[in-house]
Amino acid sequence: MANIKVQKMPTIRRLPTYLYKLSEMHKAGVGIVATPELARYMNLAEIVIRKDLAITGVSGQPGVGYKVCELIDAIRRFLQWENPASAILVGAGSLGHALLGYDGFEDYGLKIIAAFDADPDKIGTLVHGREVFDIALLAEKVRELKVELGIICVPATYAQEVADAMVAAGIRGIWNFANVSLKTPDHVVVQREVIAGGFAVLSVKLRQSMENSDRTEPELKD
Amino acid sequence: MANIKVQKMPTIRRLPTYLYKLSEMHKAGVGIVATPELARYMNLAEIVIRKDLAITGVSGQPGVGYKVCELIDAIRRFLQWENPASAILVGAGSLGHALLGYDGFEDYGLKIIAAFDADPDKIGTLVHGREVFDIALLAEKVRELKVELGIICVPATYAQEVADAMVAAGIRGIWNFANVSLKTPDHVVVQREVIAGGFAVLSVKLRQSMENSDRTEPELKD
DNA sequence: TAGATTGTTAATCGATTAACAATC
DNA sequence: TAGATTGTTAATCGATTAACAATC
Repeated sequence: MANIKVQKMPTIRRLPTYLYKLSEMHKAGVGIVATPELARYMNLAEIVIRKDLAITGVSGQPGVGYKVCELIDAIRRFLQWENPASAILVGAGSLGHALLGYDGFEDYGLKIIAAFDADPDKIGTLVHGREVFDIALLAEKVRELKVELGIICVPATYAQEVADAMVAAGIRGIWNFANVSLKTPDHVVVQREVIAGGFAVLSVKLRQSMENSDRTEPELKD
Repeated sequence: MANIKVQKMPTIRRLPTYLYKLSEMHKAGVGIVATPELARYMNLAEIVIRKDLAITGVSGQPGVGYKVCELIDAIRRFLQWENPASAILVGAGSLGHALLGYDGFEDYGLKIIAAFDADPDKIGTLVHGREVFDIALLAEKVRELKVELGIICVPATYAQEVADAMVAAGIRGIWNFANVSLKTPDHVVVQREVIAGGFAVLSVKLRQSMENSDRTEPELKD
C-alpha cells in the first residue's frame, strides 16, 4: 500500500513557490526578506507565511526579516533537494515531452536522465536532449544508472505494468501522471498528479463566484 | 484579489478520478457500484468514498450501492461540466502542447478552442488541430468566440501581462501554470497549478519512507 | 432472516486564524 | 524610544475517522 500520510501538505506544496521567489530575489542581490513582501507575492495572509517558513526551522530577526540565503538552503534541505535525485520517465508523449522540457526541475532537485517508450517510432530519438530507450531496457538502465525515481506519463491502461517494472527494477519513488491509483509494495512511495483536479477546483470557484455576484449585485440590470 | 475559498478541496480534487473510473465502468456496462470497490480503486478508506460521494447529493441504496449513471451525472452537474466551457490557451511551448494534446479534457467539461503565442515561428501553425494565433489578437478572438476561460502556459515573467490581457478581454476564469501568483480583479477567478508542488510532496514522502524503514528494519544488515 | 451497504451522528485530529508578548 | 516584524500560545474552524442505526 505504501500509504504514507504527509502532514502540512498545503505548506509543502507551497515551498517550491517560495523557493522560486527567493531564488529570484537572491539573483537580484536581495539579502533579507520579511513576511509582508512574501504575503503580497503569494496572495496569502502574513500569518500563513510565518507558519509556512517555520516548518523549515529557520528563525528570522524580529523587526527585520529572514535571510534569503538561509531560507533557500533550509527549504532545499527540508525537501532533500540539495543533491538532485535522478529519475527516468516512461511515456514520451506530449506530457512526457513537456516534463522533459521543463528546465526548472534542476532547481527542484530532480534530474530526468532518460526516457522510455514502447513505440518503435519514438525509440532512439532525442527529446530535449534525453535519449528515448526501449521500455524493455528499463530494468537494465535503472540499475546501470542508479536511478531512484520514476515518472509515469503513459495512458492509464499501461500505468500499472510500468509501475510494476519500475518496482522490480528497484525504484523507490514514483511520480504518477496517469489516471489510475497504482498498487505498489510498502517500501515504494507514490505521488499521483491529477491535473484535472485543479480544473475541478477552478470549476467550483467559478460557480461560487457567479453565485456571489448574483447575491451582491442583484439589481445591476435596471 | 478574488480570494474565493473552496471547502472540501480534497474531495473536489478527487472527483475527476471518480468520474474517470465511473465512465470506464459505464462503458463496460456496469450499472451499480458500491463503496468497497471504489475504495480499492482509489486506495482510500470506505468512509472517505462515502463522504466524497455525499457531496454530489446522490443517495445510494443500502446493501446495494450507487447507480453508476446517477453518480456520473451528479459529479458532472456538481462541477458544472455538463456543457463544456470554451477556453483559450496562451503559450504554445511544450506544456501548452501537452495540454492541447490531452483528449481527456472533453470529458472534463473543457474545450480548448484556440492557442496564442508571441513567437512568429509558432503563429499560424496548428497544434493538435488548434490554430496558434498572434497574442495581439487575443481580445478580438475571445470576444468573437465567447470564451470564458484562459489557460496560461507562458514563462513566469510574462504571466501577469497575459492575465491582464485576458481580464481586459472579459475572461472570468484563469488556469495558471506559470510560476507566479497573479493579481486579478475580484470578479475573475484564478486557479494556480504548481506541478513542482506534487514533487515536493513526493520528496517528503520519500524521506519519511526512509526514516520508517530505518526504524523498523534497523538490523537487517547483519 | 442474514448479509451487505448506506448515511448519520459524534469524536478526534490537524490546519487556520487571531492575539500578543518578545525582539530587534 | 518608536516602529516593524518575529514567533508563541490559544481559539476557531473544518476535515478525517469511528461507530452504528437504518435500509435494502
